[in-house]
Amino acid sequence: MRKPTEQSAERSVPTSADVARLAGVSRATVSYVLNNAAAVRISEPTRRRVREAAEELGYVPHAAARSLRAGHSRMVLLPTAHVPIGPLYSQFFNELQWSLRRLDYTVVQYGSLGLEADEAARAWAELRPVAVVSLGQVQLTPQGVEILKRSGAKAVITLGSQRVEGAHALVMDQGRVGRVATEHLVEVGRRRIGVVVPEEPGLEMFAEPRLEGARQAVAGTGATVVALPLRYEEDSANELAGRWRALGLDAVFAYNDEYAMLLMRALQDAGISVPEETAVVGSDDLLLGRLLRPRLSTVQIDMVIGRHLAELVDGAVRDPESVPEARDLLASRVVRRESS
Amino acid sequence: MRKPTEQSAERSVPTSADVARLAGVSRATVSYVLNNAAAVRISEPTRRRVREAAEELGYVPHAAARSLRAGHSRMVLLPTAHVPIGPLYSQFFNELQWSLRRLDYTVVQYGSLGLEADEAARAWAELRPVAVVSLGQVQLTPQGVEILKRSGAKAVITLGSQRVEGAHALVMDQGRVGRVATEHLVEVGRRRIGVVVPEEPGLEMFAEPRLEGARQAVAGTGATVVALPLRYEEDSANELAGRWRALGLDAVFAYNDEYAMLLMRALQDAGISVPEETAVVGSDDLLLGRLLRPRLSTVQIDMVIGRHLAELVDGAVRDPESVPEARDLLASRVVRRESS
DNA sequence: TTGAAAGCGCTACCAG
DNA sequence: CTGGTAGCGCTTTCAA
Repeated sequence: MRKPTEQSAERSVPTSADVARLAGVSRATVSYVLNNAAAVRISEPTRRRVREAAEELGYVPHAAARSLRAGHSRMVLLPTAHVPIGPLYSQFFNELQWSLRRLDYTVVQYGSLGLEADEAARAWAELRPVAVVSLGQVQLTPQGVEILKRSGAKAVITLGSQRVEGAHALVMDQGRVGRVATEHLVEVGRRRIGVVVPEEPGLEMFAEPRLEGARQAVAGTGATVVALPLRYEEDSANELAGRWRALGLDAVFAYNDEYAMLLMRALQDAGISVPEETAVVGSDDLLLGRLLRPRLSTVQIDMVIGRHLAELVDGAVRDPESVPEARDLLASRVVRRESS
Repeated sequence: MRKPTEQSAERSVPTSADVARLAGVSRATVSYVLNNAAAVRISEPTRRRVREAAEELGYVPHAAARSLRAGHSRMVLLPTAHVPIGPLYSQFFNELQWSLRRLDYTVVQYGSLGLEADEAARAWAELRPVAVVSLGQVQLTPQGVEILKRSGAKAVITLGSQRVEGAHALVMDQGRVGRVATEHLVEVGRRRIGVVVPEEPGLEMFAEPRLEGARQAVAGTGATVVALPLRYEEDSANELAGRWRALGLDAVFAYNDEYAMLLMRALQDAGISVPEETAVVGSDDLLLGRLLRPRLSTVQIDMVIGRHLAELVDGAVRDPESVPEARDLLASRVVRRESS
């Protein structure tokens, strides 16, 4: 029906005034029609003319102008740095975004790699988001939270394991992952337990609490924990496997399934039998771990449901006081297979 | 130095007028100082007063107001739907974002899962991005491109393998991945070649061109290609392995390393020897693939450098005509290990 | 060297 | 039922 307008030429972008002019009405009327304003009754013919004019011009409202006028936006900002790997996060992320959009928020991820904490907070604040949900990839400081709140953010929610003053903390207790894994190893009779600490940047926020959780798990049991720095490379794993017997370990919680697979292979190549000589436990319950021989024991993590979090965000936006301060969002349990 | 202002209370967000008032100057002066306006000389004492006032109030400029006034933004919008899987994308993404920020763009990922093509384009257009870089997760239509351009986007760049009218296409030739894998299999003497097509949503845009590339590779060689739908689940793989001999295949390009690992295990469990009876090739050159026995052959993909793409985006923004229309951004080559 | 004021696109109040 | 208009926060021209 639309005739191909040959004038893709650099025409300026249409505004509601253009629509009004074309439809022969005022800008106010255009606004009413396009926003389905309930408080005002516009005749059907007028509505049609307005809609047609908007369509004709390819009119799209200007979000900045709108939220400037409104005095608030419905943008939820998710800072990201290192794109988190693994299906766990992917699914969580998708769910969260989808659910927030259903609640009529605009979800925007802000790539913040390489920004310092407060610098980042300021950059986010410029966009005047109504809420910021930090997955813990970019460290937030109390000052950063203050900046965001001062700039109008109703809710600043951190999902990391570290609590930040002023922010709503929805604690994902990573420590728990390390704890249950280690408890399991102690239960099956292991005493000298290694805990892999990845050397890759961006993982400290998970790795440190997991190590700490492992330490808690052995407290009073007589078992001991040894931190094992490891890069996600064959060389690094082989090097570690090479001095394994010197370390005198009989079990290892390998951070996650991927590191576990890497390390397990290196151990086997070094002639160390799994699980007889050394038990191995990963986490995340990846499909690939089930394919190994021996099958990899793992910690299954129930990530918080995205929808649930979306509702929490919405609640916090509507009434910042309404959100419970801390809340554990990670249920973790060991799935014992053959490697432990 | 700053005394802890106890009044975190719901004070309205500070504007440049507040800063001006506190500093005892006009709003204009504030703007000059904070933007380091070169055209105007402001006395050093005044500058200090302004800066201190801004600091004191925790003033952060309002991006919407600014770009409304300026008539343009420096926002680059990256639509995302399914978070891309694998380290390949992660690294690319991070590089791109980092490089664009260095060029003074604000990079924003817009979660678009579940939005229809034109609906999505309209949503993006509301933000008036200066450029849109689509990684092909959300299908763009010519109309969508038109909407974006009309709303002021200087550059609409697609990285998918499908070309979209009106957009700058930076083709990532996924077909090539399938082609080199299949050529390799033909070279080593295989004739009946299966090509895994994942059934998971969001992967069609990679899977289809790869299958097509495989078809091209066998043309005229006497070898044949069979599409093999597969879900990323053990059951699905076992089911496929169960009818493997009936299919009469002597090789398979398994989409990527993860699917390859899954399928290879299922084949081995079904008593089909790799590579003797069936050769297996994946892609992405994951570390985990090297840990298998037999070691997994794979297609190594050199993803375009993020920095390179960032410069292309910048070029397109400055002069939309300057960008070469199509350009191949995927160099792929087979890494032969033991599974083929 | 600084200030006054216009205006970006939009919505909501108030008149007609 | 529709139109005029003020004003959101910011930058920039023009005057002082």
